[in-house]
Amino acid sequence: MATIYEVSKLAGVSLATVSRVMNDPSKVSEKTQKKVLAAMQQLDYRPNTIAQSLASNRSNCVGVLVSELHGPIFGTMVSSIEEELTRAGKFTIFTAGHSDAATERKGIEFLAGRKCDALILHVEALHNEFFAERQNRLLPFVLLNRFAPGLEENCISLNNELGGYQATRMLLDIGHHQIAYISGPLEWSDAKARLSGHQRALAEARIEFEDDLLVEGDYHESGGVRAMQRLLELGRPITAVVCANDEMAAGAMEVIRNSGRSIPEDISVVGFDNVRWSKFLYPKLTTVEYPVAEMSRMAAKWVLKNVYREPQVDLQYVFHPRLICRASAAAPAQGQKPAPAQVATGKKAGAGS
Amino acid sequence: MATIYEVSKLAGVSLATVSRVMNDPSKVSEKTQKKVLAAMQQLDYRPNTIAQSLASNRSNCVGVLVSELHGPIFGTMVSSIEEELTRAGKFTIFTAGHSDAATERKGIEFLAGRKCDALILHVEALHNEFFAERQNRLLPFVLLNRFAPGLEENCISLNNELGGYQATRMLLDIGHHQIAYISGPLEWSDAKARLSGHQRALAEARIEFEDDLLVEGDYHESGGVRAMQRLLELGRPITAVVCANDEMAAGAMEVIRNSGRSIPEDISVVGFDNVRWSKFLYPKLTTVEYPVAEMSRMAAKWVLKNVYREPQVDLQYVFHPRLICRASAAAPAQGQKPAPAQVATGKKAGAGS
DNA sequence: CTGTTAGCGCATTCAA
DNA sequence: TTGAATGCGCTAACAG
Repeated sequence: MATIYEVSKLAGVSLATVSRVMNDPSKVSEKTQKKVLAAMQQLDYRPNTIAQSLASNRSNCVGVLVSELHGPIFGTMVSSIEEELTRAGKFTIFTAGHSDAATERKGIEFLAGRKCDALILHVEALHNEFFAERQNRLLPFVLLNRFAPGLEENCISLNNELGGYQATRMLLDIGHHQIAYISGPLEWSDAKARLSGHQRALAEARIEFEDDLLVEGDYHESGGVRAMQRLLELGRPITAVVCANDEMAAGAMEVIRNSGRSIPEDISVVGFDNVRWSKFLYPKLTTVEYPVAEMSRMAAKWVLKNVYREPQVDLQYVFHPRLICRASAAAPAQGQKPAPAQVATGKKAGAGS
Repeated sequence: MATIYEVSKLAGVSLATVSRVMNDPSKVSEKTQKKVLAAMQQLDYRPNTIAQSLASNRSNCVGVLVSELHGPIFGTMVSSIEEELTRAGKFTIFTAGHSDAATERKGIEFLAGRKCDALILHVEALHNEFFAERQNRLLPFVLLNRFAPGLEENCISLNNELGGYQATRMLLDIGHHQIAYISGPLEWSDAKARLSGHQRALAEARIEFEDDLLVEGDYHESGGVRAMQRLLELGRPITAVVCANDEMAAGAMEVIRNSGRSIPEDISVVGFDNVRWSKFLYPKLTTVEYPVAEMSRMAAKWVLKNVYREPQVDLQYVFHPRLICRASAAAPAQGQKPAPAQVATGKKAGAGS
């Protein structure tokens, strides 16, 4: 590989001049610029980004830590971020945290070691305090999908509580009274928030929340299966179930179908996330949209604005979920309102926002 | 951030010694080693990987280019590779090629510029010649999901032809005669191979391949929808359709259902890839497994063996697909064999391998 | 506008 | 076993 030195020799200029045509061409006369460019071409010169980083102490590179590198949610995160950053001419380095505190720490260190200019972090295990302590010591960072009091300006988050509310509120509106809930792991704040949205909707409708009708799941399909089985074994006249994510909803739907019941005639199902394949389910899943792509792009923009000083970006810190009405939820058989879910809720469900 | 220089001062040794305890501790006496380690701890020292790369001309880092960073196939690639490499203590840098030749080239240059030790490439637009020409000029590379004559040792590929054969062969075995085929973009070799497997199975059964029953799709759900619509408009007594990937199968299934037909009673559907959500479809999709995870891990192992010289790794270059029988395919209504697809084909379909 | 010079943080000779 | 010296390829003052 040709180096900047060889280029300078061939072009008959100094090494600094070559560097200038790459970083600030305005400081070089057109003529020498052409000579240098020609020499670069001829030698098929590519700058060594490693050396650039070392010398400039910037890497034009932002580090991204996500829990996993695959799956509909994380996949969307990763590719949305990359897209936005690439468009701005920045590079991206990804690493996985696997929802484990030690791994997450190591990931952050890895990224810091690679001299990233900024960090976009989707962590699940590390606590808010970890970041509060490091707010000034660590390189610039945004927390994606987290709301940390005191760090509001570093957080891009979703109003999960509202999402939970929207789902249950819609079911109540179309006449359901016996609504079960399959939650995510309740030690996680998003799972907690979605559940309390559900509870708020119930309270508002003066329906008592019953512990029996809540099963804690794990955000996985298998967890949805187990949870739904437990729910059916209860023998209660459940007419609807809201699942804290689509993955578990897929599991729940299968159990419901296998039990001889039909969806939504016997039991309505509502999911959360609106992952890509949720509309491939049968019936198509009614769910609450988690706008991962926009939020991820916003995290990238945060970096563009705060680190690379791009002026014309408007930041939004908190995002709102949105109910997507499809076919898996409808009025209960004995319900008063004959209107299908799609119509009945289109207007009302948004009221909470 | 503390540097190696500060550590050496605090430990009262030379800079070279500190470097040694990191890279080859056996060359340093236990005593000084302890001193250095203590100093590192005290200063919370982390080596600057950028500087390490520049000085050593290795980065312990492998570059990965995939078409997209999201989706069930690429997501699996990305995370399997990262997992395998991380386990071996190597780092991974990802970038996306977006099935575009120019972008793919830029991606490769980016990775090369970051001084990766090796490249794992899933390219779709760049031709075999590109790599043949660069075999010795480029840093070590493996092509994932491609078979390039002359570069066999650099390719990890799937026998796509066999997969296409398996799907159609199974349908023939259970009594189908009118089998439609929705292919991928036929300029791509994997799409071509899957199709010719289908054709081979037909030929073997002495059934003439009819152009009418072939529709070229685009590997997307929407393409599956369009293709299936065209197929139904033909008005032919089709009893089965094989789709060149699960994505299109999802689209096809929806069209079939909307037309008032049922699956598999009226039309059997077979997919290809066995993506995670294919079993969430209703009925669960019978499909051909593309073992992405294993193949991706194998690509990582290729690098471990050929670049990092890990001895005990056995390489496999060509992988075989496998038919996964679920519920979307069964004997046709007027078929002779009453046995369900699961049973009838469990033994026979594998014959081709 | 251009060239000279001095590092960036580390690995790696070569001597000692 | 250790230390001193050199350079990886480039950027960034500082002069000119």
